[in-house]
Amino acid sequence: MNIEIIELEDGILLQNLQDFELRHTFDCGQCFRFNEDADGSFIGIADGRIVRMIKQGMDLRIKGAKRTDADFWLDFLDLNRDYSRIKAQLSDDPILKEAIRHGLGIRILNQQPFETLISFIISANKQIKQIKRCVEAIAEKFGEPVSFEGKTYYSFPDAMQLSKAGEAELRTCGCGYRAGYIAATAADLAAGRASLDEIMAQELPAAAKALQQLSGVGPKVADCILLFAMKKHGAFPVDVWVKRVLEEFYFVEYSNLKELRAYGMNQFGENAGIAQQYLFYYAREMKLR
DNA sequence: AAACAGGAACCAC
DNA sequence: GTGGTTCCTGTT
Repeated sequence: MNIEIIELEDGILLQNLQDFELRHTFDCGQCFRFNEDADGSFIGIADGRIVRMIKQGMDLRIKGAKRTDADFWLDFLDLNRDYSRIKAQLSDDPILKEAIRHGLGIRILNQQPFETLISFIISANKQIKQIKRCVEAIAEKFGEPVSFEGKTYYSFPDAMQLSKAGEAELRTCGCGYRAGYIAATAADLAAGRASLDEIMAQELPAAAKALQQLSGVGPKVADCILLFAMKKHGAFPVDVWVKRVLEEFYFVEYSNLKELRAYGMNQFGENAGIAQQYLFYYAREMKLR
């Protein structure tokens, strides 16, 4: 879509963005470290880079970003992909067409695999607000400080840094019974017994299987990592909201999670994960029960 | 007949 | 949501 990149005194400006809204993108359950301020801008940190994003019409101002970081942010926000085409394809489905109308500015982020892995292990049996609090606590305790706008923020630790944390210390971050899973998984990665780079290089089915070898990672969490950090858009995470939409609008009768996952992947194909995000956002807007 | 992989059900965390 | 255990079944 021909994005222009302009260097500003305090950041960069990305011009002429189609199919992109901050609120849609950061409020659809994929990301836990970007938060909206009173003025509608979003402040957050990814890969140790702290920024404030301000949407101005079709442009996005990223305060705090360097010119050399432009490619990183374009990729992080998945702005190089043509969502108009994807949305047009998905809109053959009337229910999806309606869902897309509600979350038309959603982008599937390309987040850091390790941070995404740990964040979604934490997500089991937790609300988004609680997950955010826990992730923040881990960053403060084990990450590196970064100052911005006169305040201090913290990067999310890498596997090596987090492997130095004990289960007990993780519990003080609010991880609860997930602390043991996180400690074990961080240790495996730090010791090289598993590699997220290698997993990411595999095809979706094999990558999903490999992720599930890690402690605390089952089918749902694996799908989230594949979709939100590994560009595997065919993954279809089934959580309670997606379950509700499928039952409410697709008349899927009582079925287990595995069947719902297969239904989604079959129904929506290679972009099932993107469809999942529109449906998730829609279900929450409709306050489905 | 005994051993075993793999899946469903159940419940603690 | 995942992990561990139990129980059950198809298979060798």
